[in-house]
Amino acid sequence: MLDIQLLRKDLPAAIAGLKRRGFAFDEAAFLKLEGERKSVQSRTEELQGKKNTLSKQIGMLKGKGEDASVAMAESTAITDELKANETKLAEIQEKQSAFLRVVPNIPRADVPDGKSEHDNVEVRRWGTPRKFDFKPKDHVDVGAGLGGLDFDTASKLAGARFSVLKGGVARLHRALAQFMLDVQTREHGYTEVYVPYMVTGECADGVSSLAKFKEDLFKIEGRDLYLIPTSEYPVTNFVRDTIVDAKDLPMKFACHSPCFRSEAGSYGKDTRGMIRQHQFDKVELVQIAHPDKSTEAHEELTRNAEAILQKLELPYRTMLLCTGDIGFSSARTYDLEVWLPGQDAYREISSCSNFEGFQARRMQARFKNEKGKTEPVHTINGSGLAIGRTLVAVLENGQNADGSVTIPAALVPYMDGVTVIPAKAGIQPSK
RNA sequence: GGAGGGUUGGCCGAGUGGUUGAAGGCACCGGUCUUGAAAACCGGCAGGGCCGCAAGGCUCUCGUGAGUUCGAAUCUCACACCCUCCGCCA
Repeated sequence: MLDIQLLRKDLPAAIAGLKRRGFAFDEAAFLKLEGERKSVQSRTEELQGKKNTLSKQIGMLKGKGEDASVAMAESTAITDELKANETKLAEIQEKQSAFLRVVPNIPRADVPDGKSEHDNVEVRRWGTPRKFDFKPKDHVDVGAGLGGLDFDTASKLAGARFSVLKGGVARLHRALAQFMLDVQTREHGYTEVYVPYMVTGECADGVSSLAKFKEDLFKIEGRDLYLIPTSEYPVTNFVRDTIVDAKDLPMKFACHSPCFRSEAGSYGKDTRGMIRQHQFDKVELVQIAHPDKSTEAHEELTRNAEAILQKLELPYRTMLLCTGDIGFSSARTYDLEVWLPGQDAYREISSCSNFEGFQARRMQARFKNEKGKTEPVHTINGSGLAIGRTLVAVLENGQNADGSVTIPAALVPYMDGVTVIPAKAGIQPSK
């Protein structure tokens, strides 16, 4: 949620900022609500004050055993008007809150203008895509060749956009999760956490807009619970409704969890393979930071995610998302894109965002600043990394002419010393 | 599934329908004392909203929502969550 003070103080600037990301802020509606709110609120509080004064008087009079009927009559007289005003005020505040909660964050000034992903800016690139002396296959064929990727069984079990992993590939999947968690906790100072894979609607609305994006989530029937689309949902909500000690900042958490996404609206997109699934695993990095340190924290977290790609020797590039491609809650986002030889393209494998105070205001997550005042914390998160896509990258980048896959050295200890997953005899790649 | 207990400020915990946003303690901050620290003592210290340049003022909030009342942390009802015991299951 945007800071309403900002809207009151400098509405044109906020509108201009939102316009950069293609959001048309309804200024007239906002001003109308604000005007109504002001007058109704002040009248309500005036009446409440009157009532309080009278009640105190009555208390005093009764305490002394005197007659209080005049004050009591006076108090009764304003009851109806008070109630009417209180009801009206609650309605207005409800409307205002609903209005504000679907307004996205304002991109920071240093976010490049743009309409779509094509306008994102490459800020750095690491590694050189390998030259193959044969035509590299995509992960679906590589996985089939290993006898380790089975989409037919998956669809029998749960339909499209699921996968079944077997043998060395399943093991590789597990190894990746362990490896990522170990790097983030041992080398980068994150605390490992395990969390519920469902959260309440309130928590979901704390990190994003439930009203806007609930079609993207799987909901538990008959209950106010949603399967998490990323562990950002539970982990960021650790600090919801709390005032954290400034000296406990930054808080750094790493969480391995499955992620569930309905992928509504992406029909026909990435239908082949395990690039876009209803269920995938991810190691998520979350930082709760002091506002003065959040830019730094965002850079650090992005580097922490990049470290995984480097250790796995996977070429990637870091993109600064443009205003048109940035997520609802984000003020600034880097995407990491890994090189996939099977697609001959860089594909997103991590998204690292600084939400500044946007989520914190939705969640009421605060700390006491130097002046002793409460202030929203800043929240930062990013994938470190998406495990399914990392698996895809390892299979495609590590494939050999004979159909086997070479395991990156950093992963070998996690594979019980296995350096190569051999091709399974007799299994033919799909056409 | 059955029975019972609970939900109060950063934390613990008291609370009679009436000047209670709420005793007391802990934690925290400031001060006195001390060579320094500790202890002791003194003082400060909830959050949200609104108005105000500020100082400050007003208002709301004792799980949530409704109700009774001139007035509710306190009474009534509904709901949520937590805990204990029994049963069942991993």
